[in-house]
Amino acid sequence: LIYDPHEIEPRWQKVWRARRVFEVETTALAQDKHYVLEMFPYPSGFIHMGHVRNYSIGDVIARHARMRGKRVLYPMGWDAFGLPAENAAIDAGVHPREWTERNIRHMRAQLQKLGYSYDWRRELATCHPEYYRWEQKLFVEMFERNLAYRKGSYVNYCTRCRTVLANEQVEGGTCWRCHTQVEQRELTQWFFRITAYAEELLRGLDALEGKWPSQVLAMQRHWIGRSEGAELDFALEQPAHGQSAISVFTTRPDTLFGATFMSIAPEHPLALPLARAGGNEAEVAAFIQKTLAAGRVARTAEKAEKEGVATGARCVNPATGEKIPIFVANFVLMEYGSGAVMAVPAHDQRDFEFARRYGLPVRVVVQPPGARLDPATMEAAYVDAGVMANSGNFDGTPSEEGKRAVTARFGKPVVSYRLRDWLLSRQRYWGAPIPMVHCAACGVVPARLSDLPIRLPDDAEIGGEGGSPLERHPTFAQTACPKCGGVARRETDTMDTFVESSWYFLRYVSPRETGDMFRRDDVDAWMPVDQYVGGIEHAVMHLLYARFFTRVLRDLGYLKFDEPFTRLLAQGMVCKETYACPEHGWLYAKEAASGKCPKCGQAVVVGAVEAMSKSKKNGVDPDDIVASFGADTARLFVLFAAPPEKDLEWNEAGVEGMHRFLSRVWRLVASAKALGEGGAPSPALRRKTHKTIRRVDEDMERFHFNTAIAALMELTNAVYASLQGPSGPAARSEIDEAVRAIVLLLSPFAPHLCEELWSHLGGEGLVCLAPWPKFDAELARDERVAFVVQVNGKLRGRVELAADASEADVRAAAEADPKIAPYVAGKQIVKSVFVPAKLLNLVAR
RNA sequence: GCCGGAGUGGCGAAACGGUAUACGCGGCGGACUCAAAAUCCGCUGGGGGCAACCUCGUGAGGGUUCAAAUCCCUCCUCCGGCACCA
Repeated sequence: LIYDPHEIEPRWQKVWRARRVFEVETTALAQDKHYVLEMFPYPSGFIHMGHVRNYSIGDVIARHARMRGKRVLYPMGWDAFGLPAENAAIDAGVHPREWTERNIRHMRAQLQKLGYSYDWRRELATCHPEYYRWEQKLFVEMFERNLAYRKGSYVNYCTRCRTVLANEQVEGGTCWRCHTQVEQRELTQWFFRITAYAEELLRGLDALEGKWPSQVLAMQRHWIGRSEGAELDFALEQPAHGQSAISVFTTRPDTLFGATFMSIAPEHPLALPLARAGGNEAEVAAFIQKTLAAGRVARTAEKAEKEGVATGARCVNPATGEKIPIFVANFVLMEYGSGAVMAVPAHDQRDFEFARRYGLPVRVVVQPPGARLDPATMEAAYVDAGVMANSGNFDGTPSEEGKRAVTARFGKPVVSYRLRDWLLSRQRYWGAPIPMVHCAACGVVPARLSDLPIRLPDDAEIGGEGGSPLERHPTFAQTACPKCGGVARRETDTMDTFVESSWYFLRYVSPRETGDMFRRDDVDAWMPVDQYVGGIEHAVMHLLYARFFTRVLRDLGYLKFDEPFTRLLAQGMVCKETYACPEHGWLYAKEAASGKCPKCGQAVVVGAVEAMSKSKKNGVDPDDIVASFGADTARLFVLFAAPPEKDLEWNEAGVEGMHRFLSRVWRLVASAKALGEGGAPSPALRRKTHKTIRRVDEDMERFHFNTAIAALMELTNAVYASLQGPSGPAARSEIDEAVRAIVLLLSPFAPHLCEELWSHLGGEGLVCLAPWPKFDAELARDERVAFVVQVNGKLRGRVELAADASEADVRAAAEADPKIAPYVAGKQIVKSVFVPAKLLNLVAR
């Protein structure tokens, strides 16, 4: 009988489902709970290998925890709002709801074929009003707490997606979805006040040290971007725009005496008024227009020239009393600090370049230790610490100390963050409506809670020009003001889809609750998530937003904890070699198989190993792998080929190897069953069995699934060897013990095969609920050990002795060993280092 | 430029300061077979030697240590993130 996954797998999937083995309920005592969660997928149409890897890792963790006696919450759902659905409507004329639901049906079937142990009763889709109504309620509560607000500002705009974007969704100046260059537009939009939590979100990262990947922590720290500095006011020579001073933020107050001019952002509200007062309005206006038109990307590109125009106005350096010119400069950003910087060319590279270009004075006010800088000959700004000079009373003060002293004398200490508020409104259809009403008399008013959900109408006209689909809808916006009852207009923007993913992990604990976002006792019992698994691409998007929402919900009284995800595992990408034709671009592996481009016959070029993607045509369809090898092989391969956090290179031969291994296990069980009673006792096999259990335990603890599988391969090889020893097979009981251990330990990785083999072995119940095996330390212990003997740190031989042999025993054996003896003969042993049951190092002189 | 990570056989990779290369892939050889596939067994870092064995070897160079792939310093290369953030 041959291993046939196609017969085995659907059969056991049916059994699991019928016996409801993966369904869990909330119980009062939660100490054995384990909440395992994977980042839920966007229902794009098909599962890809990245999903298979992500969910195979999660499933191993969930199944292992279950066998260890934990009550495991392991849910799955759909991040169902988003632009691709809307684009499908435009391209193919399907309604986004229909497109999304069709995709969910297909992808759910794909996941079920892979045998993941989800509690499917908890499945949710964020596009359902039963889901997003709670998000709308939360939005209203955040509005009432001033955590959601509307403001006009320059915002990121993607012309292709025809909507605004949050800063986190701009990657290298391009849209995170379509990678179109992002424009800056001045628009009034909705924001979440995530900056109110900047300090807490930053400090919270310390507690995640060692539990989250250091890379994610570093990325979030950098994204929040805390800088300590000073706020300093520079009085204006002539008041402008009702202001008598310009405020700047600096991290180098110690260089204040060297500020020889000021630079302000083109968007700065004082830019034009100052130019008017300074008599250079026309030139400044033209410069502002040109700079804004160029766009933020061009303006802030790496090699962009620093450019500016003098306003003609001046302000007073508070330290020197000098009147210094005010420039509008392209490199100054309105969003950071106060949009104005004191320019210290001697000690800031940007100011230095600007000063050299426009012939502005350079004054050295910090001298490096043991050197004297001359402004005339400097080729770059000196940005490091030193001793203050040309700074009046402060001369001779170390610059670090000077920071505090100058701040105290001329300004006040200020902490600035790079993090900006989360722009969450979107001018698109397929999202949750923002539950707000615009009333001519009352202003912006939240919808009544009793009116929620504000349903997304099905009959909007998607696509077309001008404004969002909801804005063009004939009736959606028509409403009465919840406050005064007068005629009012609904907000027609929808929410960023990252809003849905910021709390879905909370909804899983009570997915059918109709009275609130979730039940408090469910949340108290299950949250926080014990193990989160997902891609690193969400390091500063989803993972930061979810931490923010958790704190908001805590402050609104819903939750009692700060961090949603106790541990995070960020899995690497699934990659594969690419192929291309010099003329026709990327080719599928099948097209490239002949070595010639099917279109033009030119030789195929083999490219780098890159993440699987549609555009590079190097994807492998999980359906194909399941169809040819079965789900267990697919799962085992993605777990074995690399440790989870590293990128994995797809290798067809490696997949076959995994299938070969599973077949080997299959045949091993058949051979073991066919074995007669009796046989020669083999303590070595027992030892190997118990050692393997111990090794797999350690590997599971650290998520080293690749080495856990390797250990099981070794044990499998050892059982094969013990079946055909020179003195006949080992004792049946010992072989049985080893084989049962293999089936149990392998079951989280290859659950279908192991379920089948477990039943063949007459195992009790289902293997997925069987107790995880325990090793016997006594049986795992080696009786005799080959001690490594080193002389002066070099391996010179091995001596086999009892494992508990003393240092003196090993040394005596070593000195008597013909291979080792010559290295110590005639020398004095000045030191001897002994590691019990392992090694002896003799230092001979 | 700054931050994070990684450089180990032909390839994917292993080794919580202690036998470098486990396990898998590929390759070579053998058994089984009329033959092939499948399967099973063995070998497989470089150099030297008939051999036992010797010697070199974890990106480069230094250091700490009885002992370094592992810890420290300097540098090189690659990957990821951020990037005119004052």
